[in-house]
Amino acid sequence: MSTINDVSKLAGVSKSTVSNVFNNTKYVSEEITDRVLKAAQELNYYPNKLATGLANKKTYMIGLFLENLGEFRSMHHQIIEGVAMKLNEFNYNVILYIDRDNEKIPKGAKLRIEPIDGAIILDPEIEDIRIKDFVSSGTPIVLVGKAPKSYENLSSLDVDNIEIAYSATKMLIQNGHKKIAFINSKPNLTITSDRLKGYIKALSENQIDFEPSYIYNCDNTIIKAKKLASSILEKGEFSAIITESDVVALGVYEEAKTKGINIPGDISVFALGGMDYFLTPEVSRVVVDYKKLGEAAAKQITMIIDNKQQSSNLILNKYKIIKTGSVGQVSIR
Amino acid sequence: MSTINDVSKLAGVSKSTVSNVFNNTKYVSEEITDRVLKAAQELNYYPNKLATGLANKKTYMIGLFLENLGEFRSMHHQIIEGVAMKLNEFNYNVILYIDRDNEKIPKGAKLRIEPIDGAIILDPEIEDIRIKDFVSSGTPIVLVGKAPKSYENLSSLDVDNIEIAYSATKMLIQNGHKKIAFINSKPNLTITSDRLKGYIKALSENQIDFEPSYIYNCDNTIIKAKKLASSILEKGEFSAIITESDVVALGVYEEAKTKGINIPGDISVFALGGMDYFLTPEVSRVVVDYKKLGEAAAKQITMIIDNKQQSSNLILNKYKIIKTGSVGQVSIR
DNA sequence: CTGTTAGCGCCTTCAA
DNA sequence: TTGAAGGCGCTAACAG
Repeated sequence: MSTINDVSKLAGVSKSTVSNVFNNTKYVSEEITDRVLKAAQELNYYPNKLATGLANKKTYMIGLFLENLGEFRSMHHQIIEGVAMKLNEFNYNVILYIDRDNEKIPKGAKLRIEPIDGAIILDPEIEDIRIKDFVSSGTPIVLVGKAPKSYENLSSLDVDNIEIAYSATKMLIQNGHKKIAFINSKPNLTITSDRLKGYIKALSENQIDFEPSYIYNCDNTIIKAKKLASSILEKGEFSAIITESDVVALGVYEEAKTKGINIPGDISVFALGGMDYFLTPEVSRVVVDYKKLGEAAAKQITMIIDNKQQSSNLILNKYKIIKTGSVGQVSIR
Repeated sequence: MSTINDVSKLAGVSKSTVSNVFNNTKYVSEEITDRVLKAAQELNYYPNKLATGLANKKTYMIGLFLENLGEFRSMHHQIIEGVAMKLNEFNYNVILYIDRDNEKIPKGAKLRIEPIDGAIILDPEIEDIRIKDFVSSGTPIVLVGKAPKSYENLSSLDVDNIEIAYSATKMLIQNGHKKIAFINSKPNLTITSDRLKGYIKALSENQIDFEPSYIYNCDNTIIKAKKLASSILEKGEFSAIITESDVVALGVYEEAKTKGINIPGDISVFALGGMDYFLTPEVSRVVVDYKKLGEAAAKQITMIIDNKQQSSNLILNKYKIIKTGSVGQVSIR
């Protein structure tokens, strides 16, 4: 590993000149520039980022913090991908911190973390230690996912779940459906109540009464989904079902098959998430571009760092409603 | 941000004493230790890793390099997860470098890379610039995936594709299958020839002649898969098909349905990869634990860094053959 | 057992 | 336009 000193000696100039050449920070005559560059090449020299960071108090490193991988794995992965690629583009490095099962940043905590220029935190929690630390140290933060009220002043980024549920419901209504069962996600999650809001909004906009008994909650396992689907299908009063995910939709499909109920002939199905392309008929669904969300987060944090932007709460609408053979038209009679 | 100096002043001791307290590097009396700790707490002090790294020439940062996400997305994601979690456990940080579409580490190249203690490189290529750079700078490397011959001296880690294909084929043979079509991956890939080796090994071990015309190659798209499946199924001479992935299996399923061919009644199907759980009947397949592979890579690189281990070429056998309803028994008559 | 000193590699005034 | 000196925050001899 050669240093700036080696280069300056070989080139017969001073350290600062070498520095200036590499950073374009002051004019250096062409001749000397050449000499420096040649020397650098010969020595395979490149600036040590650590030392630079120390001197500049800027590290070009961003921490990406996540935990509880597993439940929403695919979503997280897409976000990681988006963040990393975008940040690399901006010449920032991404340091990945994945906390195992709820341990959060453990005991050693801060001891482990590099001085980073900024942090992107996924699915922040109320009373999040990580956030507290960064706030107190003045590190810029961007929150991705439902941000707790207590952190409303911080920059955040999320998908518009109200809008998504609204669009899905509306699409069904436009196809003539009025009695729409909704297997929503687990209660008490922000996402769950947001989805419900969207569902209700679409109904009321179309003068359809909201019937609370049409709402179910499911934990995103096939077993629970099948159980719910069974009782919903037995009632026989619905023309469509919205499910919280493709996994739940699968449960509905299987129960329907068992009961000889035809999709979409007897009932239409829409999944609020997932990336399934295996069900037959292919299930209608919403596809959210989480990679884009990650990219937006990356951009956001760099803007804040560069003071080009104040903190803000963005709601992204990067999604697509995909209507396939699982949704039929209800004949009007 | 308070520094070691602030702490030493407040505690009324010298810098080195503070350093010693934080690193357990020399005995410090309990009284002074207490004073230092208290002062540190009051100032919310913690060591600046950058400075430490500069002084120690050890950064506790590992670079994880990948590219061409997309084709094998899920596999990559699992590896990332395994690497990050394991490395975090060992108190190393992971810096993620994702190169967009084949650009590799671009122009700025090394300028962008922090001084890292080691590198984990996924799917290295022949003449890989990244590897060259790290070798020349003496940075420890672990290769994950099929390592080019030119880098045989480096540490590497891979899944045993020969073994996997062998096990799958053997399982089919044990179920009475003898005429087994094999839709392999793209030719000229190491993985493709390895899988073929495993297939052949299982056949010859069971005194079944290898018939080259049973072998097909597919590029892992549904369209191509369907085309191949169509001609394979029309021949009607096979009792089983091995596919390179679940996507290809899906193609086979769909063609079979179209043609009124029953799985597993008329033909059995086995997928050499994928994580599908949607096909009906569920497809028999091999599940590789790529997260474990990532964890192993993480462990490997730390061992090399700590000089606890020389470079080595590991073949992991973390996989499971899952036999489901898509494979039937061939009656002996 | 504790403090002093000299770097680690780089950047940045400030003079020349 | 170029160079010398000091400092970023920390560690590691070496004294005391």
